[in-house]
Amino acid sequence: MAALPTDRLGFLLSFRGELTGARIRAALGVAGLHPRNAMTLMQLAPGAMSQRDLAAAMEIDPSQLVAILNELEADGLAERRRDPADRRRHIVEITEAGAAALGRIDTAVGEAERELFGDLTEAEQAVLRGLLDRVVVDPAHHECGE
Amino acid sequence: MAALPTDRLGFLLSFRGELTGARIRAALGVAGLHPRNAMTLMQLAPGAMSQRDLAAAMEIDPSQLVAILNELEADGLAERRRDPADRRRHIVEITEAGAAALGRIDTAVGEAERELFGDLTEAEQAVLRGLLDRVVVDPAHHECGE
DNA sequence: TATTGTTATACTCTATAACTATA
DNA sequence: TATAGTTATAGAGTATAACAATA
Repeated sequence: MAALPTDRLGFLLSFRGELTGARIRAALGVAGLHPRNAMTLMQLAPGAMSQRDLAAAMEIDPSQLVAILNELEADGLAERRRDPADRRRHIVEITEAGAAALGRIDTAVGEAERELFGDLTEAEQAVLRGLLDRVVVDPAHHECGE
Repeated sequence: MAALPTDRLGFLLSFRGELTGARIRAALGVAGLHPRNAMTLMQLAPGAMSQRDLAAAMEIDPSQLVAILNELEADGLAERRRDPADRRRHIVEITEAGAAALGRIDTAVGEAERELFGDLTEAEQAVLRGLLDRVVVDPAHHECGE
């Protein structure tokens, strides 16, 4: 759904955010990656971590991560290996092919951003970033929170 | 999913947009309305229209509108009546209770916006609005488009 | 034959609980 | 007994096609 009262700043931000997300997801698709798989790779970029920590970092349920990692492993982009120190744990790591995919992701997202924000100067983009950073994030009012 | 590279303006806008949308949906829920039902009422605010035109305005498939209008009618917030000029058509109209609900929606959304944008001055909110308006909307790159 | 609204179906996403293997 | 990962199941949301009534 879309197309409504953009005279409301909240709706405007919500709709433009959704549009931007859709544009980025499309770019990731062109780069050959399912959006959530790409997000997972990005999260793994800094270094290996346990499956549980990865799920926590992505703010998703550990059970949802299973299918994602199955796909990434099937595509040779990431690998799971047992933690010798605690054999219940899986250490998740990016492969060489995964690092290459990260490069393609970066290029595709950069291209999408150039299209989305091409009408703004660098200075204006910085202002937009600064204002967005000051939109209040109040966990107490999250949709699923209590 | 959330929590990722907000050093990318595209991701920042996408995530803040999603958060804002979630906050608004929560407000609509408090006002007693399912988000899509509230959106439908808002779309109907200017005046009655046919079910088909309503679906087109909301950019959803006509078949999805059926359940929404069933709920709105069950709650007494909107009414369908046959168009005498073309008995295939349904004219959809807001009821008095629906107008009252619109008032509650407006209050709830206003409250949510005060929380979300409370750290920004009126002038800054205007700047944010102006910048968001210039983010490129390119239908050719829509997720589901060809 | 084309159009309006409706129903039915399937597919994705997500949320939850139960299960296993290790600790 | 508690924890990490997995599996299974159910629910919401959405997209598509087939259908009945009317034009």
